[in-house]
Amino acid sequence: MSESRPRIVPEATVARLAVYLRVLAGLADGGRSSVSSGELASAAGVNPAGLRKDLSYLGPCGVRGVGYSVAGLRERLTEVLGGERSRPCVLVGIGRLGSALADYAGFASRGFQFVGLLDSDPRTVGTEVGGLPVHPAEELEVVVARTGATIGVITTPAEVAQAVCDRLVAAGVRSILNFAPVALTVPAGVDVRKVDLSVELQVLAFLDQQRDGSAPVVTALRADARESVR
Amino acid sequence: MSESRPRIVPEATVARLAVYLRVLAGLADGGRSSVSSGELASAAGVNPAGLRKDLSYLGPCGVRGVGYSVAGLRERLTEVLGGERSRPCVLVGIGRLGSALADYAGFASRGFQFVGLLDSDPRTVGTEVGGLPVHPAEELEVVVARTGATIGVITTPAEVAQAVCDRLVAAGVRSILNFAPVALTVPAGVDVRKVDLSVELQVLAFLDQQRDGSAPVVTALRADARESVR
DNA sequence: ACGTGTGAATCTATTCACAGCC
DNA sequence: GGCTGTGAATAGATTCACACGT
Repeated sequence: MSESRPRIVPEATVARLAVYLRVLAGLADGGRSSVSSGELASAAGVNPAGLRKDLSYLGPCGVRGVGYSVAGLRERLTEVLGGERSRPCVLVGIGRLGSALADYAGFASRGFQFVGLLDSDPRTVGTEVGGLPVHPAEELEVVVARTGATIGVITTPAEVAQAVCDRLVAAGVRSILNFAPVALTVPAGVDVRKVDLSVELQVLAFLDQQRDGSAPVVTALRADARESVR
Repeated sequence: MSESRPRIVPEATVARLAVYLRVLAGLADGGRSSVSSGELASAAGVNPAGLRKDLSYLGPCGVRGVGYSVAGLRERLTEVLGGERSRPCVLVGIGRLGSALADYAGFASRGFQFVGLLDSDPRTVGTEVGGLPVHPAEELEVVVARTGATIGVITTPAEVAQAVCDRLVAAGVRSILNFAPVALTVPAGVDVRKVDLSVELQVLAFLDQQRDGSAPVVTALRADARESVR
């Protein structure tokens, strides 16, 4: 049961709402009861005006001349991001990166929850990571069916990523987060999001090189994934 | 010594150039000598016209009516992204995520190279990850000085990330990739890029929720980190 | 007076469509 | 004929500036 009028929230805003939620949790722990956009923005590493616009997509949730109620805003963001319940999520490929992600399930950030871990290495299968047992890769379909997972995370080697993806989709998963360095092909209606850690480093290396004096090519350096510099 | 005229390359383009480079490496291994923008684009998961525009920032590098030379384009991209040499890079926090990244150094994608690993856990110090020994955190300044690293990657817990960042900056690091879920404060002239894995999952969960029928808030679903759906 | 909420302006990025060359 | 290279058009995100409520 959500009340306020349904507006359109840009994807870039959704990502920042998750950050605001985390900052608010910290403020609440510190006993704070209200915040201004300026303070919240600086803690989140964004521009205050941008933060206010982000929040405005959820309808008015602050008090003019005063600021935002920490508890109230936190509740509103949780409602919007998490929905009523966390969405069940399976993770395929429990290597180092997969394990790191599984641990994130511990402080289960709102919105998702790992309900199944899968791996093809017999030495990993049967162990526990982040409080969950690792199942053999063959059981992928069974685990997805049993848990009703609609989200899948792929942290396998690149060679098997497409095959895993196909099986996830066939099993009913509709949203995929892909950490393998390949472009996945999926049928329409399935949403794939990609994170490429090595590319992040290469971009940073490129920008670093640019400033080192002898820059062969010049970049437009824009505030993209860049944080506040004060 | 780089020849062609220096243009301005948008950051979003730089990220994709790294992807093209990886795809080209695969094509070269497969014995291919030329590719069309359409084929390359589909393998990279982007729009063909966008790919051509990306490449156009480097000056003409294809042959009209024919396509791109795999070897030639690969060389050009390597030159632009990697500069002449890979940039030295230290990694602080050798937990699961840090180890996963250190392994990436193995197939050292062009542009960067890990030259120092640091951790504060005595059980981790002294071990080897990805072929490199892990040094105690106290030696951070020494390692940065000795290796001449200008890039630092932070994969520590959030609580210590700002302190590590301050030490990196003081030691001379000018570009930082931050995986800790906090907004880092740095002096002007230092570039911080942030990757927040938990936020990626929360965004995916939100989008997934949107399509599940009862959507409390509607999103503008745009082609951002989304891959090709064919 | 203070700080939110938001239209307008700006800047960036993506997509289209076609001219130009092989 | 086919495919690159690119200006023009479109869409998206960020920032500004100020009106509005308390």
